[in-house]
Amino acid sequence: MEKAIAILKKNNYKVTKQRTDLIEYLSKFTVQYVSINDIASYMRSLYPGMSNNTIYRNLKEFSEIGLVEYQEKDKTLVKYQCDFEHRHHHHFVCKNCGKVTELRACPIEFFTDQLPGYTVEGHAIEVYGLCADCTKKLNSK
Amino acid sequence: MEKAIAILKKNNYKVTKQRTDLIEYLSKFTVQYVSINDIASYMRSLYPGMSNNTIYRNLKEFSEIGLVEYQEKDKTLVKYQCDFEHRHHHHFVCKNCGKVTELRACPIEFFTDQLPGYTVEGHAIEVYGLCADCTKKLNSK
DNA sequence: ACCATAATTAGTAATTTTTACTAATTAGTT
DNA sequence: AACTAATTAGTAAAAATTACTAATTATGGT
Repeated sequence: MEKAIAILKKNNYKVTKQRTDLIEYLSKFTVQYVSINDIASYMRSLYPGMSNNTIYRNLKEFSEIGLVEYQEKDKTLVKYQCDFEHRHHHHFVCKNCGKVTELRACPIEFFTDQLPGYTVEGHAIEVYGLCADCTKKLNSK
Repeated sequence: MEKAIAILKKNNYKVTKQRTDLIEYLSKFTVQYVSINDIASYMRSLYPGMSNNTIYRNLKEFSEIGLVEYQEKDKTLVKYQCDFEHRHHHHFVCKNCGKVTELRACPIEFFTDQLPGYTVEGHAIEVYGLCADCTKKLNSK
């Protein structure tokens, strides 16, 4: 939490009550995505008149400074960034329970080798299916 | 084109005028994405009262049978499937000119090795940046 | 501690994107 | 040619996102 605040400051964002509470709520979701809708509901339970503007803008800004990330396949879902050090990695998302498993390392060189002269600015990788628990459960039926 | 029609039939979809014209239009976009909006405009120039229903449903069905694919990062963009044989591959998308470059092969084993017991059902990979042409152009300025 | 000010937010609305539903039409089959 | 199930048009609503302005607030300097 203090770390997140520090990141806000480092990026010249003001530390408002709204942002603090938003971060606190988001920090529960390191292993699973929340919908922007749920976020809005929760935030409006604290700040009844909170505008979409505020919610969308903050999520967007948070994602830019690495506090938050959007799910690749469904941009209405968001999760807290597991590690602020920006160690680059990707995710496996379980379609059944929604659990997120971090994947180690990243095979981007696999692709950049095929792109001579190109400027590779970024990439999106997401693997999905059933986690080990759900695989076991669903197979034993 | 005949190939696409064959795929429609194989999947028990009826071959309607609307679908034929939609496929014909989409087939221009093998190397670049079109927005669903542009598709709708074009289709409505042929069928003035064509409903969203028809457009969205057909695109969704086409993507299910592999005629079409959505852009990972922006689901309002769509392109014609380059190869119907379903040879699995991924894309590089140029942010400047929109050109799509096919990437050979796929490093999914890189990840599945890290996921023992998991059921990996699919994955999304997209690399973006500037293509060689745009890199050259923008650097020479 | 106060002030100035630039950033942030609330409040309101509009726009964009997507989905829903039903009656009418149509492609494919017998 | 008739039957039937799929498809479409037409209409509407829901969901998601963006826009704009005035009011409020956090922060840095005095």
